[in-house]
Amino acid sequence: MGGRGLCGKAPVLDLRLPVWHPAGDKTGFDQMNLFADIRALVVAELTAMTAEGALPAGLDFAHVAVEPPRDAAHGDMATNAAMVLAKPAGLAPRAIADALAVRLAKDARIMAADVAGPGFLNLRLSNLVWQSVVKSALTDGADYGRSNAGGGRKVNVEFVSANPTGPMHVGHVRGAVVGDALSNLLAFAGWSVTREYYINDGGAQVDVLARSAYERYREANGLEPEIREGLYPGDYLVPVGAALKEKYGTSLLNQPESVWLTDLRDYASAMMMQEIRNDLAQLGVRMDVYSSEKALYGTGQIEAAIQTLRDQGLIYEGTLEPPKGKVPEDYEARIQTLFRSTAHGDDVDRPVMKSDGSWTYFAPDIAYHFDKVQRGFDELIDIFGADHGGYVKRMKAAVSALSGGRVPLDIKLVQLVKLYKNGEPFKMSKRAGTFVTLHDVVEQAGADVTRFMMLTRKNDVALDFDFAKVLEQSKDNPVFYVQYANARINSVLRKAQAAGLDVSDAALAKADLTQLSHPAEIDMAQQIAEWPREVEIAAKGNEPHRIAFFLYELASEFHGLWNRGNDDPSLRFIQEGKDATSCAKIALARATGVVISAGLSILGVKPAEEMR
RNA sequence: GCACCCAUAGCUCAGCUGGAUAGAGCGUUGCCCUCCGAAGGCAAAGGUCGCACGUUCGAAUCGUGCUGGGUGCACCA
Repeated sequence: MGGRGLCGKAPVLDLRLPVWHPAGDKTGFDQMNLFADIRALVVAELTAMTAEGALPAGLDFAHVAVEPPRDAAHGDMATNAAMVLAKPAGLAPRAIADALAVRLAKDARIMAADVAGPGFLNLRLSNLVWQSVVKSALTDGADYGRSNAGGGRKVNVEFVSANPTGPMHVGHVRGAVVGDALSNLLAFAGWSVTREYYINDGGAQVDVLARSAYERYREANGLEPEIREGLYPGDYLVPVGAALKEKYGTSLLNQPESVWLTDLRDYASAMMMQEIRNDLAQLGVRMDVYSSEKALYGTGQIEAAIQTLRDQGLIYEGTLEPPKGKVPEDYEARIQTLFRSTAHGDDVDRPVMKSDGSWTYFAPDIAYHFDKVQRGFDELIDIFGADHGGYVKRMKAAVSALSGGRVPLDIKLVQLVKLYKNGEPFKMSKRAGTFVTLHDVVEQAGADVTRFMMLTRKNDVALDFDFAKVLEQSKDNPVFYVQYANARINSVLRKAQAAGLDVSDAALAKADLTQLSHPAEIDMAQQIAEWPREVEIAAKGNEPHRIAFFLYELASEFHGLWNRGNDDPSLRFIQEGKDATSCAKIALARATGVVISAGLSILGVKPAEEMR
C-alpha cells in the first residue's frame, strides 16, 4: 500500500457523535457551524445541571453565547454562561463555571475548560476538531458555510430602482452591488430571496425624458435641438432620437406635445431601461422581477392600498405645518389628503394626494409595498441612496400599517462613493454631460474589482474609490490580496498534480489530517471554522461587507502561513517524498480556497486562478 | 428648528449586536532579503473609543443630553 498519488489511508476523523446534537436543537444545518455545536453542548450540560438540581429550574439560556475570545491566548472559545446565569440563578458565577467546566471537559472535543476572570469559561479544543473542519470544507465544497438561519423565509430585496431617464451612474453602482451581494448572502444563509427593481416610470420625470428625446428626434431630422432648462442634456439621448426618426420619419415634426408625449415617453423609457439592464449585466447584477410604477395606475391598486389605510383611520384631509427653520417663500397652507404616519413612528404625517387631486409619489410607493406584502413576503429590504434618508420613516410606517406589523422592512441607506484617480478627485463626462457612468467605472476598473471595493465599507459610511489604487497589485489592495491568495492555492494544487498527486476534493478529504498539528496550521483551520459563523452574523445583520472583511482576514492568515514556509520548510504545502504529509497540507490549502471561492461568489466576484 | 447617518492610533477603517490588556492596513522607527516559495518578511512605538451622565458583575457597543461633520426636510420624483 501507500502507492504514490493517494490521499487516503486516514484514521476516521468523524467526530460527530450524537452528543453533538441534543434533541430539539434546531435543524441539522448547523452541524457545520462549530460554534453552534459547542454552544449546543453547553446548553445541553446546563439543562442536565438543571435536571440534577445544580441550577434552579426555568432559567433562560438565550443569552448564553459561545464565541472566539478576543485574545487567542485565552483559548479557542469562551462562554459567558456562568456570568449570564449567576444573577437569575442566585449563585456565584465561579461556582457555576467550575461545575460546568468539569462537565464540559468530559467531552471528547474539549481538551481543557478553564475558569478565568469574573467567570469566563475558556475552552481549548482538541486539534482533531480543527482538523475535522478542514474535512468538512472539502466534503461540503461550495456548500460549506451554507446555513439555514433564514429558515426559508421569503425576503424581497429591492435595489437600484434608478429612474429610466438615463444610463446608470456611479451613484447607482454601490447600491446595485450591495443589493446583489446581500441577496446572494441571504440566499446562502437560508432565505428565499427575490431581487426586485422598481421602475419609476410614472412621474413627471419621464415626461421630461420624452421632451428631451423629442429634441433629439428633431436633431436627427437635421433641426437644431432646443435643450431648454430642465431637460436632460446628456448625449445618451442622441441614439434615441435616431431611433425615433427611424420609427416615425418626419411625421412628428411640428406636432404639438399632446400628439407624441405618451408614445415618446413609453418608447424612450423602454430604451433607457434596456440600457440600464445592459449596465446591470455588465456589473454582474441579476434581477428576478422588474416592477413598474406606471403599471400601478389605472388598476385600482393605489386606491386599494389607500383604502386599506383609510379603513384603519389613517387617512384624513388636513393641512401640514410649514417646515420649521427655513420656510419656502411661496409656502401656502393647503388642504391635502394625508397619511397619519405618525401613528407608526414617523415625525409628521405625509401627503398622499396633492391639492389638485393627483397622487404624490408616495402613493404609488405605498401601493407597491402593499403589493409586496400581499405577495407573501415575510421580510422586505429596500436599498436606497443616502439622499432618501428622509423617506425611511414614512415607508416603514406605511409597511407597518399595511401589514399589521407583520412584515418588517429594513431600509439600507447607501452612502456616496467619491471617485479619485491617484488621489485627485475624478471627473469624467464622456457622454453623460455631468456625471460618471457605471459603464465608465466598470470599463476602467472591471466588474470584479468594482464589486469587491464597493463592499469594503459598511453601507452607511462614505467610500473612496481610487481608480489607481484598486488596480494596484500590492498588499494595500484588498481585492488583489484576496485574489492572490486564491492564485497561490491554485498554484499549489497545480504543482501537486504535476507531481502525480490526486488533488481532487474527494481524495484530499481522505488525507490524514492529523498531520496538521503545527500551531500555524491549526490557526488556519480555525479561521476556516469561522466561516459558517461569519455568514450567519452577516446575513442576520444584512451586512454583506462583513464577507469582504472576512475574506481579507482569511487571505491574510493564508499569506502568513505561506510566508512562514520561507523560513520553515516543514510548513510548505508540498513536502518532497512525503505524500501523506503533502496531502494533508494541500487539503488545508484547498479548504482555504473553498472558503475564498464561496465568499467571492457571495460578493459576485470571480476568483482568480492565477495572477499575471 | 426637526429627522437620519457619522465620530475609534498620525491617515484609512474593522470591532462578533454587552465581555477579559480595544484590532488591522498604510505611514513612522529598527532589523532581515547572494540561494532554497520575498510583486516581501519580522518587530517596535503609537489610544481619555468626540464629551458628560446613566443602565450593570462588565460599555467603543445600550439609554439620555451635549459638541463637531454630512444628508434630507410643503402638494419633487
